[in-house]
Amino acid sequence: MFDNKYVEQRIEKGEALKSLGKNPYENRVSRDGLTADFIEKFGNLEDRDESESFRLIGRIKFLRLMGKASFMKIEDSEGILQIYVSKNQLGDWFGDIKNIVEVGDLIEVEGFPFVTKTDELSLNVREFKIVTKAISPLPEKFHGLQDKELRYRQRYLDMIMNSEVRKVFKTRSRIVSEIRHFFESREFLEVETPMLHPIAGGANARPFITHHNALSVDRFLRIAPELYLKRLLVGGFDGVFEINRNFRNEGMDHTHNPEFTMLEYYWAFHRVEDLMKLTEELFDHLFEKLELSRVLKYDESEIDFSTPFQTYTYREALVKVGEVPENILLSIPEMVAYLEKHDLELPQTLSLGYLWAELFDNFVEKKLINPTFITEFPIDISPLARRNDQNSEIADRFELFIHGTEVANGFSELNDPIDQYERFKKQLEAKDDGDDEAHEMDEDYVKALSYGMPPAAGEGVGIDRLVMLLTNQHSIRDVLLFPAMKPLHHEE
RNA sequence: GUCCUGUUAGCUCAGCAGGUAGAGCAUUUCCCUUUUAAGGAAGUGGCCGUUGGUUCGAAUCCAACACAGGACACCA
Repeated sequence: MFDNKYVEQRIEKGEALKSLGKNPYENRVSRDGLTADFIEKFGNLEDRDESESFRLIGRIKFLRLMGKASFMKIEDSEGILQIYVSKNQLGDWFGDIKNIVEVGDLIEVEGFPFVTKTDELSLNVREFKIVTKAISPLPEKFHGLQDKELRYRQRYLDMIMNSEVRKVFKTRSRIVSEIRHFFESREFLEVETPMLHPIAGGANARPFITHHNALSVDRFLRIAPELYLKRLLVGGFDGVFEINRNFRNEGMDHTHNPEFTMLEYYWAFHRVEDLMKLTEELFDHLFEKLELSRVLKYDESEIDFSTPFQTYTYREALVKVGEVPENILLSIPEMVAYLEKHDLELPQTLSLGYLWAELFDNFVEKKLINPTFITEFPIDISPLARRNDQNSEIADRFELFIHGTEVANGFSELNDPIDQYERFKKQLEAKDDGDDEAHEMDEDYVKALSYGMPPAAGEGVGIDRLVMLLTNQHSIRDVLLFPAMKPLHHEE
C-alpha cells in the first residue's frame, strides 16, 4: 500500500515532524477566514502592515524554497494566495520546514499582509504549522492531472488539481438547491419514495435487480419514482416533488450513466400547459439566481435560453424541422418505406406512434438546439399520459429538447383507472412481442387510481443533462462526482 | 454490443525503418532572503498495460485480453 518510494520519503518526513514533537495530523486548527477574505480585506494595501494579523489554512500548491526564505502558494476552497516564509520570522523552525514541508501538505499560517516587489499581495508568515502531512505526492504542477481515467477514479485529486472542476460541482449544487427553493416556494412538498421497487415502473427501461433476504423476494432499483409520486396525489397532496436517483441497466455514453438524478414533480388540478409555463419559470429562476447569461456557449454552438421557448407539435416538428414529407405521416407503409430508404432500422412495433418516434429520433431531435417544446405526442408511445379530449390519438404531453437531447418530459396524467389498466395490458402485449423495455403491469397503481386521483400533470427533468448545459460540460461524467467506472481488477 | 484510438518514470509527454529506455516537472544532495511553471550544480527513479506469437533480438511488428477515451448502436 505504501511501498512507493515517494510515499516512503514522505512518511519519513512525517516521522521527522513527530520527533520534533509536532503532530502530522493535527486536529485543533483555526483560521480567520479564506484566502479570498484576506484578498478582499487587504486588496488596497500598498506596502505592508505589520500591525495586522490573519490566520489561514490551505494546501501547498507551489513551493519555491531559497536558502533562508521561501514563497509558497496555498489554496483553499475559494482561492489561492501567496505566502512568504522566512528565517527572519521563524528562526530555526524555518530549517525544519525546509526539510519537511512539501507540495500537497495542508498548513495553518498566521502573519501580516504585505505586497511584493512584483505587486502581489501576500501573507508574511509569523507562525507556521503543518496541519496534515500528505504522504502521496500531487501530480505535476503545470500540466496538472490530465488523464481522464485518473480524474474520474480519483476525483478528489481532480478537485485538488483542477479548480474549475470544483466550480462545476458547486454550480451543480446551487442548481439543485435553487430547484428545491423554486418548488418549495410554490407550495410543493418534497418527498422521498422507495428506491427498491417490486415492479420497475414509470418508464421504459431495463432495471437493476437485487434481492431482499428477509422478505426473500427480488427487488428492482427504481427506474422512475413516477407511480409512487402519483399515489401521493391520490392520498391528498396537491403538489409533490422528488429530486433523486434513478437506475437504468443500459448502455453508458456521454449522456447516460447507470445512476442519474431526476427531478419529478406532480401537480394536482393543473394541465400540461401549466407545466410548460412552470418549466419556463423554472429556467427563468435558475438563470436569475445563478446570474447566467441567457445565451450560453455550449460546445461549438450557442444556446439561447430566452423564454418563452419555441414550441412545435410532434407533427409540425417532423415536417418543419425534420423535413419529413407531410403526406406520408398517416400511412404506415409509406413511413416504413421512408425509413428503409434512409437505411434506418424499423421500430419493433409498426404502429403510427412508434414510426413517428423513429422519424423524430432520426430527423428532428439533433436539430433542436435552442430550448424547444414538442407537444401533442402520439398516444401509443405515451402509456402513462392522458388522452387528449379532442383527438384520442394524441396525448396531452410535451418534451423539452435542448442541444439535441431530451431534458424534460411532462404530461397531463392519466387518471382513468380502466384506461390505465388497458394501456398496461397493451404494454404487456408489446413485451410479449419482444419489446423487453415495455412497461410492466402495476395493478396496485391501478388500484390507487380507482380511488380517484385528482386531475393532475407531472414532469421529469434530467438534472445531470441540465447541469451539463448550464456548465458547458460535454460529458455526463464531468457533472457526476463519481461516474460509473469498471473495476480496475477483476472482482468475482 | 460494434468500430477507431490510446496505455512508456509519481505527473505531462517523446521514442516505433526492430538493436540494452528519454525529456520537463516532481524527488534526493548542495548553493541561494522578493520568487511567479523561481534559478544554478550533481544524482536517483522504468515488468514500456497483461499474456502469448514472429524474430538471433520486441517499448517498437502480430494476436488475444484488461482498462480508458471518442464515435456508433441500445436507451426517453
